[in-house]
Formats: sequence, C-alpha cells, structure tokens
Amino acid sequence: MIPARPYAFAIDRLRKAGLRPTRQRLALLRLMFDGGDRHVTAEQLHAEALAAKLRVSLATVYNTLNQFTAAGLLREVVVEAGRSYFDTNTSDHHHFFFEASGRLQDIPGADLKVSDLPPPPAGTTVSRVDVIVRVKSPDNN
Amino acid sequence: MIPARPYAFAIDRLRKAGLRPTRQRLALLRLMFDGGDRHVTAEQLHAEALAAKLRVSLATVYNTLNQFTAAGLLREVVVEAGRSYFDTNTSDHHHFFFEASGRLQDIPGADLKVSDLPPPPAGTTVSRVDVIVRVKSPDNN
DNA sequence: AAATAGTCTAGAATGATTCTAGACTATTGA
DNA sequence: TCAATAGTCTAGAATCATTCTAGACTATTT
Ligand SMILES: [Mn+2]
Ligand SMILES: [Mn+2]
Ligand SMILES: [Zn+2]
Ligand SMILES: [Zn+2]
Repeated sequence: MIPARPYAFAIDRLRKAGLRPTRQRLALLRLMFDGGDRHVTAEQLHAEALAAKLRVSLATVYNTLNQFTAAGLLREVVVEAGRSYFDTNTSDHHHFFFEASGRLQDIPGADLKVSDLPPPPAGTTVSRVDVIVRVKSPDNN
Repeated sequence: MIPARPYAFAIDRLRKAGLRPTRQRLALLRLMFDGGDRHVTAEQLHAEALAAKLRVSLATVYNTLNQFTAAGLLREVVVEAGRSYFDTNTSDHHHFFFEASGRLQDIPGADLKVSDLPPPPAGTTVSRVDVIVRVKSPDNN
C-alpha cells in the first residue's frame, strides 16, 4: 500500500495557496515543516533535498521558497547583505542573530515589546516591524 | 592660496582611524559627511563622486566604505538581500524603510524603546539591536 | 486522451561585492 | 631631500546569491 495519507495535509496547503501539488513542492514543504521552526537559506534547503535523494534544481528551490513566501507560508528574513533566510514561523516574532555562526533564533513576539514607535510618515502604513538582536561570542570572533 | 584648511578636520579623522589621508578618502569622507545624516549605497556614492568630477573606482568606494565602517565612522544597515546601506549616523537609532522607493529614514533612538528583551543566549553578548519598520504606500505597490 | 495552463530544469544572465596583481603614493628616517 | 617601505588605487576578473530563459515535462480540465 502506498502511503498517500501523509501527504494529504501538504496537498491541501498547496491547493489553498493556489499552487499545484507537484512532487518538488510537496517534498520541499515537508522538508521545511517537518522539523519545527526553521530558518534556512535556499542553498541549505537544496543541499537537504539532494541528501534526501530528491531531485530538484536550485532554481526550483528558489522559486518554491518565493512562492511559499508570497502565499504566506513562509517569511523572509534578511540580516546580512547577500543572504536570505526563509522562516517557517510566520507569527509575530523577532530574532537573535549569531554573528559568528550566521544562525538565527526566534524571540517570541510576546517576549519583546517595541514602544513609542513614532507614527509612520504620512501616506504610509507599517507593513512589518523587524527586530534583530545581533549577538557575538566574546571568544570566537 | 590653496584652501588647505577645509580638509584639516577630515585629515584628522582619517589619521585617528589609522588610515592615510589620500585624495580618494578625503573626497569620499566629505561627500558622505557634508550633507547631514545619509544612507547611501556604494553605487550611489560612486555615482556622486563621478558627478563631482572625482576619479575613483567602484572598488575603492567599496574598500573605503568598509574601512570607514570598521573604523566606526559609518554603520552598515541591511534591509534587503543584496544591498547594503552605509549610514553616517552611528548613534543608537533605528529606521523606517520605504519598501516602494528603497529609502531609509532615521528614527531617533530616544523615540523608540525595545523592552522585555530576553537575556542573550549563554556565552554571548549583544553587539547591536536593529529595528526596521517597513512601511508601504497603500497606493503605489 | 487531447488541450491547456502551469511547472521544472540546465545553464545563461545579472547585480552586488570582493579579489588580483601591478602601478602609484604617503610616510619615514637617514 | 630622497630613497626605502608600507600602504593604497585601479581595471578587470572572479565570486556568490539570485533571477531569467526557453524548451521539455506534468497536473488539471474537458
Ligand atoms: Mn525574494
Ligand atoms: Mn561589508
Ligand atoms: Zn523566526
Ligand atoms: Zn540611520
């Protein structure tokens, strides 16, 4: 018997996002979401996919991550020029950024408050507030 | 008489940063700091330099901006993958980011407070806290 | 099963940034 | 004053992340 059931939820998520449930998208969706909250780059996910014997091109990984982000399944986080992290946690939260390792770690939204934010300039609305707490190891680096 | 005086302060700043006061560095320093608080990319500064009849290579603009940043004269701000802004304001402050135009605007440090920040992970110290308030025009984009 | 729209991929292209290696320049100190 | 030295500058190549292209392939619809 074919284990068609495990994919039922993933198929549904893709359909709701208006994306055809293809082999690549299903596999990437599971790689991203089967491991709790994650912050991965396209290159990292591509390497994971190859390690899992999945054949996907890097272009498809980029396309898929961007489509998932546009659909609200992922959130893109930028902390360093020339590198994008895709975050499976789309709720309101912030990040620690480990400068030495390049790793990101969630700070739950409730744990941190931004107050006295001046009103946004006339004619604009706030689309997102990002707080990045950069930390370093006093030793390494 | 040669106007050697206007450069006196700039020469001093470079010397204190351990950088030889060369023609290129002096000119770039003045371009950056003669106009109040600024947020510029390397490409933008290079274009300004050329417009001001200064002969500098883009490589030198990058080198210089990175040296100034390392010396604490500038601060690098990243809000989008693949693009670095160099900020002449090195005091504690945050930013509005206009998604439509790609422009940055300062939010004075005193105007915005981050509270209830959890302690940084063991063995690390906070090197900087960046708050980016992304705003969009409801019309354009 | 054919038609259609959507997707995938290798590889080229792009854009920002860094590197290379040789020419040039500021600083030092005899 | 001027060579020796360390530091700097530059054009162009290289690198790296990301996007684009165009044709082959696939899911969905009829
Ligand atoms: Mn993107
Ligand atoms: Mn840099
Ligand atoms: Zn996160
Ligand atoms: Zn600023």
